[in-house]
Amino acid sequence: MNKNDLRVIKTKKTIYNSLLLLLKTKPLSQIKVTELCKAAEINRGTFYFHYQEIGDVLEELFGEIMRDLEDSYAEPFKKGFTVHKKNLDPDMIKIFHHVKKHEEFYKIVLSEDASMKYYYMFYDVVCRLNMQTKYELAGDDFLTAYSANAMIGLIIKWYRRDFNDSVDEMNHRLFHIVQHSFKKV
Amino acid sequence: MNKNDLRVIKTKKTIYNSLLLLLKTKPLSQIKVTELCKAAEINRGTFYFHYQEIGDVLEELFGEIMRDLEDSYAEPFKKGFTVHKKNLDPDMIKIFHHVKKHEEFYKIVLSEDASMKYYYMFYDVVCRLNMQTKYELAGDDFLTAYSANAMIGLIIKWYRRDFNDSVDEMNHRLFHIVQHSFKKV
DNA sequence: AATTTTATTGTACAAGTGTCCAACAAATAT
DNA sequence: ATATTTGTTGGACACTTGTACAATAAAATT
Repeated sequence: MNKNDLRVIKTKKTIYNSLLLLLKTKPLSQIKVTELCKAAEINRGTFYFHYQEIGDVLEELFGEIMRDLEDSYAEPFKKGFTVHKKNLDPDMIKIFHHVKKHEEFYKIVLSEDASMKYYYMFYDVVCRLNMQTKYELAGDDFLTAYSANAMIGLIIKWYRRDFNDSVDEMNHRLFHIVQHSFKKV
Repeated sequence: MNKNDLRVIKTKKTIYNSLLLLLKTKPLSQIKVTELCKAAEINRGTFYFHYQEIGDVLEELFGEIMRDLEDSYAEPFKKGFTVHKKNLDPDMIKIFHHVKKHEEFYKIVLSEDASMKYYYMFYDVVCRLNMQTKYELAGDDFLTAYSANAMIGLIIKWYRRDFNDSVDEMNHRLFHIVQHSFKKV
């Protein structure tokens, strides 16, 4: 299977689009392969030529999102977004921006009926970025896991409030928490 | 459906046993209803009379585990386990004990192909226990989410090392992390 | 002990799954 | 332009799914 073949590109594109459309109407677990193929106007055999199950399509799509997250850390911090409060960590702010930008995706991937697979994809990227960014984590796998998942804990809470909080509010919450944990010794 | 009916009790028991047996041979996602029913020697219709899908059985079982976790916090700390290092939080130690005790279960529930449903069950209990135990979290949902998920981050790391660390080691790691975060201001 | 209630069974059905293969069509390579 | 490669199609297959219903057996109730 050559992913540069025009036929493959076209087929995958229509699968992506159709899946995203279906996901607006029902949860991932309720979408049938037959249904997706009918929507995408492709043969069922073609689907199985590329994927094993519908989750694999989402995995591919979410992989793109993960790449976007890593890219956002590679770039210098966007000038458009100014950090109002001093001591706010611009590295942490990036992730809130990213999640808000892909809100619809995270609603799918963090839903109760999603697979842990996507959580681990996210978790692994956050771990890696944290490790690269914060020198004090270097080498300590457990400390990295601890702090990365703490961050995701905030995002889970955010998700459960349907992302009804601005990026700025999330930033300040994080700032408050970090301050808080330092204050009480 | 009367859960006290002897027939129901017996049926569910054999379903539990058969599922746990099958889970030793293959991941949850690969177990078919037909297969489980054949193993449990019950009619497929009987299964659907009690559950919608195989995941519901695991949810019921994991619910028991969650009750055990909550119970372990209700009890006074077991005398058999002595806290060697001073400043080690006995409340935190309880959770490591609990996870180690139900190691096989957590291996299933934290696996890549498991559903986020179980993660949230765990997350919710850890949040609640944290909130009840640590007065400084009271009221602050985000701080609770942050610290509960951080804890789970450690457990995920532990899981990924196949739980090849003693409860004591995990305790000391947590102690080290908390110290660490206080040190650098 | 007799009666009522209800969980379980067996069967049937439409629909979805996962796989296979020959025929086709649309891409790439010569 | 022609030849070759290969992704796509449609049909077929055994199997699983989810649901429905009447008959049965094993509980609970009186």
